Amino acid sequence: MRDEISELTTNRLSLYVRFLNELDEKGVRTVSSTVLAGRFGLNAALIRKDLAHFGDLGVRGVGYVVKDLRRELQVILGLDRKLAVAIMGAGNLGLALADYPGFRREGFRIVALFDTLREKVGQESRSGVRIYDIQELRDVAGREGITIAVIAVPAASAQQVVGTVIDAGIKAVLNFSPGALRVPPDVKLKSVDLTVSLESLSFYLASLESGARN
Amino acid sequence: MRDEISELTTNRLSLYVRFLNELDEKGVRTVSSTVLAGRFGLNAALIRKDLAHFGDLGVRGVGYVVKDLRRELQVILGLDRKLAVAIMGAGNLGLALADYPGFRREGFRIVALFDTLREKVGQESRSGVRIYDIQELRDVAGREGITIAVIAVPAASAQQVVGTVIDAGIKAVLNFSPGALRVPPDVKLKSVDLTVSLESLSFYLASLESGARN
DNA sequence: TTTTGTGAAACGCTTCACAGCT
DNA sequence: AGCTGTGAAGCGTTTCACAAAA
Repeated sequence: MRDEISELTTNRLSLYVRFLNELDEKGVRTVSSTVLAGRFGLNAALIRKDLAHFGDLGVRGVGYVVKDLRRELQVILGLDRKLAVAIMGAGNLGLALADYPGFRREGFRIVALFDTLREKVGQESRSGVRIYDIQELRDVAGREGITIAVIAVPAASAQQVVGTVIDAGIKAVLNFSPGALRVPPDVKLKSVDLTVSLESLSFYLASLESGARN
Repeated sequence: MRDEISELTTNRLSLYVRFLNELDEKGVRTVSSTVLAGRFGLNAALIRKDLAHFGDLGVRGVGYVVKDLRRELQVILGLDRKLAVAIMGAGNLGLALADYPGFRREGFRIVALFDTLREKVGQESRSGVRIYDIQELRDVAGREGITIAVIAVPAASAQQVVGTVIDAGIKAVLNFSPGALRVPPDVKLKSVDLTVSLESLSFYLASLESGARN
């Protein structure tokens, strides 16, 4: 088996794919690690290392063939199969994520929203994603082949909802609720903590001021 | 001036503050690095190092005094001043972020939304955040003391909107649009790339399968 | 000549282990 | 006795620098 790829690397691979899509649309044939590096403010050697994990994808003296590299990375990232995604929580955030055009554009299918509120169940998001009762998760997940769940419920119920998700056999979770969720080792959890992000900016502003004093 | 604090450290400080708030509400007086470490699945020495950047905040043999540490970290993170935040883009995501309860709870004031669409300008989000024309940013920012902008506009207009934000004198930007934004060195940009997050889960699922083959 | 792929060096973050307070 | 603060070791990531290939 291929050796372990770090999350830092896979995050960058996503960026490379997006740029390669652009280049391909423009009809660009090949691209060098230097050009990629310039685009993202990274070191060219880092990009070559990222790509070299997956074999000799480049051609010495030429660079990388855009179409080939793009295809290769799509397969590596699993973007060749249109994964089905469920969104847990049909509040403001859940509804916004369900209709977020970026997800569809990159090849994900948002197939369902789940909530507990009776008046929401049966409704649809603006773009037509249906809201189900959270009890139905297992059934809908099986029927639609859902493999990724997004957690967009209040912090207080997040851990319980994750439990339901795991019981439904889903192995990949993107969490937007604050605070640490516990998941078994075979489940991949990725958390986006909106408050932590804002507070990191707050820290920057605060240190501007205290830094200016000395 | 104090030496440079890494972003990894400041992100953890946010988590510590949240937990200290909980402890304080429960009337807990002191807390050790071991307890903090257990809560977040971190090493106790790491927590002591994080805190030691800011002076001798603990008491040997005792731990950290909850109230004092909480106050100290709030000042360090600039959470003692209720920063005013503008949200650029009154689409699904912008409106959801404007009403996101976590921001208010941690002491931020979402004071305005900005958009270019005539029919949106003058309206309000559900929780009553007013939508202004983006032309008005400079005025409103001055009046309300806005120091942080959140970018929730489509990728195509993101770079231009960031330009407007910078022209209005705002020095801290939280970006939700995909793709790299260029900002001058005195502006702090933090990006949350929703697609990259989902694709990192997709990669995990893809490697489960290819890993299972060997 | 150009540009990749890659050991070796450099760097940064985390963990270890223990001296030093209370 | 208990727990912090911290130098040193360990580890993972990035950058350097160059041999190898087209």
